[in-house]
Amino acid sequence: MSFATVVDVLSGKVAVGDEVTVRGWVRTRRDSKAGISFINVHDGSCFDPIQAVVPNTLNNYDNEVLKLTTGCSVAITGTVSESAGKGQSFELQATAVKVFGFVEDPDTYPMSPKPHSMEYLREFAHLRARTNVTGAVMRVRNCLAQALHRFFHEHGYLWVATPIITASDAEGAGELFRVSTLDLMNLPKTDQNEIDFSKDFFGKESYLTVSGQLNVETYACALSKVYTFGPTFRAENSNTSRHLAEFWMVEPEVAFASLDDIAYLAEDMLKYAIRAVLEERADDMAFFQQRIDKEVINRLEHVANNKFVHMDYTDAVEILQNCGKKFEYPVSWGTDLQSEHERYLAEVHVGAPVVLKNYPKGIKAFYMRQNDDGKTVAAMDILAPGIGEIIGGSAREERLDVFDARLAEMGLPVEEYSWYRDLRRYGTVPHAGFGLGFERLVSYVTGMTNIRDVIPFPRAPKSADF
RNA sequence: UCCCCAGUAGCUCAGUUGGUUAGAGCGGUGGACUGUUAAUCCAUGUGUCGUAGGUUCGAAUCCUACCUGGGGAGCCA
Repeated sequence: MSFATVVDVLSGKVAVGDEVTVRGWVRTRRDSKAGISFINVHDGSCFDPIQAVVPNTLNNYDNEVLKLTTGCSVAITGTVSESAGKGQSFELQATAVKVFGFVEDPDTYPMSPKPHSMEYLREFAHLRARTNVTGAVMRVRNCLAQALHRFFHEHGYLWVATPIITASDAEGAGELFRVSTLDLMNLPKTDQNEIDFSKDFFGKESYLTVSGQLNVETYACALSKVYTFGPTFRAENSNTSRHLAEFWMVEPEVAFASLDDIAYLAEDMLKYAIRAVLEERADDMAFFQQRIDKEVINRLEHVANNKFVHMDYTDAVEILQNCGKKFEYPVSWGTDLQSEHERYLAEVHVGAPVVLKNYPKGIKAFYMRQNDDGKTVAAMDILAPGIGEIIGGSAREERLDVFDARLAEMGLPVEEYSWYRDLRRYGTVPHAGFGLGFERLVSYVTGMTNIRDVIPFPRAPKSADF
């Protein structure tokens, strides 16, 4: 007797007639007066549960098998057979059922086999993993993460672990979470009656990172092709379906690369990851297509098989101004595009992800490379229909004189950027990179509309349970 | 943080000219039937009506504040 996963049996990896033991959790039980019970067991290895056919001749049939309810954990031993019923290719003719744990009171078990709202499931983040929707999301999420690592590995990129804790508040990408071991009830003070951070753990103020970019640039300017893939923290009071306080970000950074180089890199990367999901997680995607978003597979296939549309910010402004649609906010060159504008471009004008490039420098970050026109910077956003900005990137300003002038122009303290400036002082090279919001990608690929449902334990304002 | 909406049984929801004992479906439980598939049929229990105040003879229903959730906006990935 050997152990097998549900996917091993359903995919035909185990020969008909072989005896195996499958372990997992009961999804449903149906009893037949023909003297058998049907028990569907899932173990996370694939979307479908396996059906075990349990005869009433088992010695624990009456006192245990008939008491199995949704959520009970079991090991079922049986011979693999081709199914006599519809709905599955193979099933298990049970010869033994071992119960690891019953659900102590089925009436209070929050996960019934009937549909629940996503809001309700979120209140049970520890148990929603057993639902088919969360299981499917997590398998697709894993598939995407593995595919992204594989993509970079195959293209000669090194995965660099940038720090989670940073003492630099100069990253300029939003509100920071403070990291401190000081006693909040008894803060050490300086002579000026200010908090004495020299007494803190790191001897200075420190925070959770809002981006690994600045750090990973140092490794790009040495190892040429690198990327980060890790958690990122933003203390913004953002209450939307596409923001998290703790999320994962993929940030490739490429020496000697131009803006167009990384725009095509982003396109290749997204197509690679999407194809991986379509090939490897067809079972889960069929579920999303059926229950979550009727268009999701068509949309992904379209993205995987068509070139991304590239568009200059300046041209986008012109398109929006001449499209005849009335927007709540007017479009004018030099201001950031509103959500309604981005949505129009991605959803109506293009109908697919669109790469917007070369934004006015006034609305972009200090490190972005100035274009020769003196008005724009080499920045790009990739906007996905339904999600909005999924990727933001840029060529980095590698010319020290231009960089310093930009810092001065924005009133930023040059001393805060000493190590970053060193990259420009010692053997500077043109380089570029972007950040992909990983959960936004998972949302887009699965069709799940709320980002809190594509991460195991979402952290958001007023929400850090589990 | 701003605007709009919602909060009633374990779940999904119905329930306003303010008026007795607040309803349905599903789930659970008991039974019938069945190689069943989110099975079907019969029976059955369930409520601080989000919280705290207020108006009123009387509030799930009207008013105020707060909490939580949803949609949208801003910030961004």
